[in-house]
Amino acid sequence: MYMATENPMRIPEPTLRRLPSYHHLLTVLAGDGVQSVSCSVIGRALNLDATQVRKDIAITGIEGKPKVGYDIYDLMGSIENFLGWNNPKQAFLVGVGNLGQAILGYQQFNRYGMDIVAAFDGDPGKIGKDFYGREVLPLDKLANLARRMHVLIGIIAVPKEVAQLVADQMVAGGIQAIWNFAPVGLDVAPGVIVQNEDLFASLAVLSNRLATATAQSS
Amino acid sequence: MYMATENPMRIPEPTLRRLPSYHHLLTVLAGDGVQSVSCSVIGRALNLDATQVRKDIAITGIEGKPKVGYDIYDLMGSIENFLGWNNPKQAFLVGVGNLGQAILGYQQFNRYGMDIVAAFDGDPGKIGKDFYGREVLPLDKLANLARRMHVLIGIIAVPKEVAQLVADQMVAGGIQAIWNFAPVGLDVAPGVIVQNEDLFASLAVLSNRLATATAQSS
DNA sequence: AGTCTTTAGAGAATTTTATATCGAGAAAAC
DNA sequence: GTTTTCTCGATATAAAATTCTCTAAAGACT
Repeated sequence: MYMATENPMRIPEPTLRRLPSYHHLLTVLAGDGVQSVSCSVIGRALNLDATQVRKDIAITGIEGKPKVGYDIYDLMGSIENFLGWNNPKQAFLVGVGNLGQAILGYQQFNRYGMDIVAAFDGDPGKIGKDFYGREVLPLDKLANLARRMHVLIGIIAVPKEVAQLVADQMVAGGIQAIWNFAPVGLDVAPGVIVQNEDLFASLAVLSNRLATATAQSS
Repeated sequence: MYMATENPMRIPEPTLRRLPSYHHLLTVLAGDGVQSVSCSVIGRALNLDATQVRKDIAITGIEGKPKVGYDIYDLMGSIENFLGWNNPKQAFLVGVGNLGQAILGYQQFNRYGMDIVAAFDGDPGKIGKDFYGREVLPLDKLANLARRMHVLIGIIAVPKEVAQLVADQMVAGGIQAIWNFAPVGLDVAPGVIVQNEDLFASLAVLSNRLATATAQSS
């Protein structure tokens, strides 16, 4: 088996997206007192092919036992370890409007690999206020702070009009990955990773699935 | 050419996710006074292969002219038409916390195929209040109203503890597609479409991209 | 007019991702 | 103790998505 931690092999994105859902299912099962779990069980619960589940799990480097499956805690640990949930990366969030607050309060992201260590906003009225334990700082302090604290992840939750401005600040501060919730494309220096959380894209998929489903039933 | 509107052909999901970004780019270009646009230009702007852009666009049914490309307004219209942005589907939103409010105010979804016609919440303190022009209704009216109004889309923006409950109400009301922002899997009747907006999955992808990028540069 | 460059469009080739098959091992049933 | 059943893990096949290649058409340039 190929140990995931010691090589730079490319992980299929679909696999990366599925792993958290496995983990989530496992926490539920573990809460029910389940001790071990098989790929077939996971597949059935999540409507996935068992072979696919097995391949995804194999990537995390764990070995299972025939007839039994995987020890549920070992498997959870393996996924956590593989996804880097053990040592969260620091992140800055910009924009504490509704969306920003939702992200801050969404769940303990720090248990899922990311620690939002500071929040920023351009609105003077919000500076100094406290949201979910983070004091809001003025945007113009972002670049300096990011550089001093070696923060690598920036989350953009501002209106699209100012998103590029915020992105520029982030890049100036040495941030290497931007999680962009604003519905605009960002122009950043080469090497900086931008991941767009595009609701319109999701909506397009949903609409299409609904349309084809209703078309078939009529 | 295969006219998209008159057949139930399966559209690749990646294509569906890319089309909105093309449209967005086109609005920007149109604002700059651009008259026609080629796949190469789009590809360069969005970091995509030109051939891929061309194939995506071809699915919407438009024809371009060699050397020129596509008329920018025709192309926008073609995408809008293909994605059904011309006749939005009605939707109910449940949960007007931070996330729900963010969705309500996110942008005019009704220009992108979905019209959020009502908002619901289980919290009596929120009932009757107005958010972005929608009065909040009590959750127990959802099923009846959905059935009466033939609403087919439900948006879940509640804490994960109550998400299943809300989903049940939606299914009871005849809703056929659920856009789930709660970080839980939902158990619904067969035939009901569930689209999970899984932030942890996105985060896993982002983390991995960052990790492999930093690993390579070190 | 003739040449050159750019581009759409169609199809082939490649890559990626998903599914199916098979053998071996481990527990449970008999 | 033997058989049955279930599951992992590896390999093979299939499907999906992306990229490449080629041709013809449209404009630009000489």
